[in-house]
Amino acid sequence: MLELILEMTEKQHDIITRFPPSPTGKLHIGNARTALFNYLFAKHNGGKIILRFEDTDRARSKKEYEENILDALSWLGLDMEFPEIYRQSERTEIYRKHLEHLLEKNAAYISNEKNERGEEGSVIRFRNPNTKITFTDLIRGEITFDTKELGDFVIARSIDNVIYHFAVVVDDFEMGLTHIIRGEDHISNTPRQILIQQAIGAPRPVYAHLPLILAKDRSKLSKRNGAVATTDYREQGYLPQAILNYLALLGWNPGTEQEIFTLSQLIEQFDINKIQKGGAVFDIEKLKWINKEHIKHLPPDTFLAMVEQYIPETIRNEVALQGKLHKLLPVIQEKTEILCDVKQQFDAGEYSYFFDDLPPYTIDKLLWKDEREPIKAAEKLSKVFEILSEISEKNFSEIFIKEKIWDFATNAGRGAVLWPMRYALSQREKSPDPFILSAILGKEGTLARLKKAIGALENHKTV
RNA sequence: GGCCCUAUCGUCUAAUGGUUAGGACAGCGCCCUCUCACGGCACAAAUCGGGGUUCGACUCCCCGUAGGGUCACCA
Repeated sequence: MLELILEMTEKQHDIITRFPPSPTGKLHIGNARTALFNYLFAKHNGGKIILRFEDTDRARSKKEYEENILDALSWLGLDMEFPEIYRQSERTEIYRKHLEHLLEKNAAYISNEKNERGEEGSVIRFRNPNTKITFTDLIRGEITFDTKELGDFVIARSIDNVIYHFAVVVDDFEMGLTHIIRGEDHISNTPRQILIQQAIGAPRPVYAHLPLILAKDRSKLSKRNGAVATTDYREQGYLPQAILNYLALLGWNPGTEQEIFTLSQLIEQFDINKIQKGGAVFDIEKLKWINKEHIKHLPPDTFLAMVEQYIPETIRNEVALQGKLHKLLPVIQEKTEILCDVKQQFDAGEYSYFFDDLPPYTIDKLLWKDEREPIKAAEKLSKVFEILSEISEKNFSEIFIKEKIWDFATNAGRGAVLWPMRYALSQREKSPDPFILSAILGKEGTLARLKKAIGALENHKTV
């Protein structure tokens, strides 16, 4: 018996939050953050979060946007309680019930008037008691409004067609919402919603109004000043966990110096009391850094799966090249900030030396800046060739090669040895170091290139 | 304009009456080094202004100022 009572009281205190997008556009990155904070708060407290499509504007709501929002949400890994997805367009009966009740109570009335196009019609207006409303915001403290200035606001176009404010209040009540976490832009909507709440006899949930995400010029983040659709970030090669990580840090921090978080760490450490009051500028540079950090921590296979689409088909599909690609992967992973970089790197031919045969050498480029004698460079490369020849295929690894070459290079002048070696292998002024290159190219490939470079140096006509 | 919210380095932020105002991103410089990247180490950089309260204010109060939000039969 006692247990039952305990369970019931506990049930009462179970936290329920919600994410209520209106399907009139793709999932805005700012809304993604609102979803995240609702999610984190609910999960941290063992509560649940409800997804509710606010599609009372029938003209502007589109199925495709609903799909985009769902798509973006599942990409982010924010699994709402999917069995509980609501659409306001499917809840007309419920709203009607409450509307009729208000009409009966004379808390609302039908008003005959012209609409904005000058047509005769009628709407349902709320009978405003003109009181002062004070509510406590979890983030901002007490906020007071005089509702007089609201007038008798419209709550429905007709008995079967309610307006946002009314639908929201009814839904939040019917769905048992305990906490309403939403953008700061809703602060001024709160008093009128509380008025409706009082009229239908609903308890008041706890409010928390999040600071807004701002563009670089501190204006509202919009299409003009950057990508706003969450799925745009996916297309640009951001990791969902990086987006989540960055979004969480925009307006919140755990009070420690940790900056890189997994979703479960965020859930664990989330504390709504540590949310900032002021708006936060969306800084793409920091997002990129966070993305890079998350990429670094990816297992190589996961990374490969993610960037596969950005790697030229010829390399991806040819079995002979796949082994090379696999060895090259860590090099790519280390320098990738966003996934699309990989495509750009391949397009720029940054790795072409690795998969294609090299064109004839330009002697000048093979020479180290302090060692301009082709014949001397040839001698050094010959020595390198000799050393590498003695390494078995099996031992042809970066570490082993470096160990074998290092002393010679140090004695003979590292630049004078390593630069020609590296250039001989890559034909690029910028590349990974020659030991990595050798390991990737394999013994045969490495020796062939060295030999070719030595030949070029020995037979040079012009320097 | 009315109402409401906000205000620490360029940006995200820490410090909830007592700190040389801390960290991160970006920037700059140096080191590592054959180049690039990685990494390491320095430097530069802030409490919007004015009044209070207090022995003492980034911190509390008031007034300015600035920015933002909102004022629909959109959500």
